[in-house]
Amino acid sequence: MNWTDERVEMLKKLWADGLSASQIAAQLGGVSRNAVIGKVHRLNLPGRAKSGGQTKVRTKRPAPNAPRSSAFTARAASHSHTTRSISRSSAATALKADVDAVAYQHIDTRPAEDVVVPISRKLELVQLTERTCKWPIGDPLQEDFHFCGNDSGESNPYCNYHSRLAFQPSQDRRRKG
DNA sequence: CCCTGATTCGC
DNA sequence: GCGAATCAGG
Repeated sequence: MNWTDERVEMLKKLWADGLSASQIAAQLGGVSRNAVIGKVHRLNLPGRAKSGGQTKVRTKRPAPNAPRSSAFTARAASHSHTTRSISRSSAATALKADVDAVAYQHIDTRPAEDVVVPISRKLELVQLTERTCKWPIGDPLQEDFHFCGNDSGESNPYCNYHSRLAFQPSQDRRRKG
């Protein structure tokens, strides 16, 4: 798989939307998350801001364990803080911020109508694990749908279902016929 | 252990 | 330029 203009554009879009590298890799298909991250850096796209993220890499790292060679070249790491405003039209925002904000507001108020469906949680099969939600492979309104198992009412960022709206007891939302 | 992004460097 | 291996951290 090579980086066509189309794929690069998709990468840029998804990255700017705040999708994780693995999510983007799955969306694009045929590439690993490492490939995505590597490409992001090569494109000089802004890295993830520290907030909410997890990285805190030093300016340089002392060459892992000299896994390949003892030579090491310093590489400037430019970090720019990205200020993203909460936008309802952003799928990523729906995934990240809205999980913290909007989703909780919907615990037992309005249904999903007002909630943006995050394309970002359309996981590919390879990404589904014990920990990830399997919806929408199943129908959330049916008995046989698969979800993350969280019925505590808390939204779960790893869950296709819970990441877009708070869980409601099945008897309350069970579809009629 | 799950995940995240960052970095290095052989190819 | 690409991305696996690796690191560092939540």
